[in-house]
Amino acid sequence: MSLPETELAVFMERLRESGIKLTHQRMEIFKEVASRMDHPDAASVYERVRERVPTISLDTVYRTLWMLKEAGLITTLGPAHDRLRFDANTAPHHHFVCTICGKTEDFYCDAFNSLNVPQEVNAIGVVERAQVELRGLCNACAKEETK
Amino acid sequence: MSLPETELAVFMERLRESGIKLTHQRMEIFKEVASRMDHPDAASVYERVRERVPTISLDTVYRTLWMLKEAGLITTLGPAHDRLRFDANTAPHHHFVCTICGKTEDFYCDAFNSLNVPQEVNAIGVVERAQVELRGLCNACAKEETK
DNA sequence: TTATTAAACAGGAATCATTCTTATTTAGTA
DNA sequence: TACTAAATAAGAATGATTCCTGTTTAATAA
Ligand SMILES: [Mn+2]
Ligand SMILES: [Mn+2]
Ligand SMILES: [Zn+2]
Ligand SMILES: [Zn+2]
Repeated sequence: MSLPETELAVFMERLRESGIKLTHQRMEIFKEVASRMDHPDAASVYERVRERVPTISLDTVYRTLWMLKEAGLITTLGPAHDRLRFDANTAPHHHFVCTICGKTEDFYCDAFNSLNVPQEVNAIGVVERAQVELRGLCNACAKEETK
Repeated sequence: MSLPETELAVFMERLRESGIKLTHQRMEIFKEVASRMDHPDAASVYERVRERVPTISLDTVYRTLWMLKEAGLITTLGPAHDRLRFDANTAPHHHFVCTICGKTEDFYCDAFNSLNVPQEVNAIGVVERAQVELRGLCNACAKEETK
């Protein structure tokens, strides 16, 4: 609900140092997404912000959310970006996901196959499967980067 | 590339025991997705299968992939469901994802924050972040289930 | 083998999330 | 207060996925 003063200050400072304009819309969108712990989608952020800024457009919400991600102030869930992807590997395994190109590679690790989940999680639901997702730069994208 | 005889047998048996018809299309789609380790999207499966079954439709590919998921023969990547979702929680944390309703909840676990990734992964790329993703049934959906 | 029929299919239309285009507005600066 | 590049709103476009409908087919039994 309430947003710590410091978070807002960090947001404003981050924009200033990047030469990005601090608009009314951006302020409201950041306050909305930063105050929610339920991993909202863009439409949900849009609906809520609209109560305070009735003329805001969905496009502005998307643009702002991507900008916030670029600035490292928020992240996206999942292998990010575009389409549904399928996996026929039924053996226990884990994934490395490239944050640039989205390439997703399997890897195997016995230690990761037998993680024991904290008590805390029982209050949420029943775990059926545990997977580790590593995010980073794949070698191909790292090579691109150095130019 | 090549698909072990047993995988195909399991596939055929799984369909039979569920009373699902074993069609030419389903056979080819399963063989395609099961032979690939690159987590293809539906369009990619479609393109490849089309070389062997020129009249196949994209709709059939989608229907079949969902059916295979239902049968437990494949999985989907990410928190599944449809839309992009955003997360403004910048503290190190992990996720529980409900496989029914898609609800995604944060949880915290020091042990998970300091996983050490296997050597193997260095051959793929540079890891920037590691997150554990637990999949299962949330309490609300579990209650629905029992009826 | 042939007939029967519910299930599955192909093709095209529809939907829906996301992105693009463009004319208008505004934050930052002087 | 005036200037200007950046940001916005609105609506059109795109693209992935799903739905609709008439046709085909796998499975079963005569
Ligand atoms: Mn995999
Ligand atoms: Mn989270
Ligand atoms: Zn990459
Ligand atoms: Zn649920």
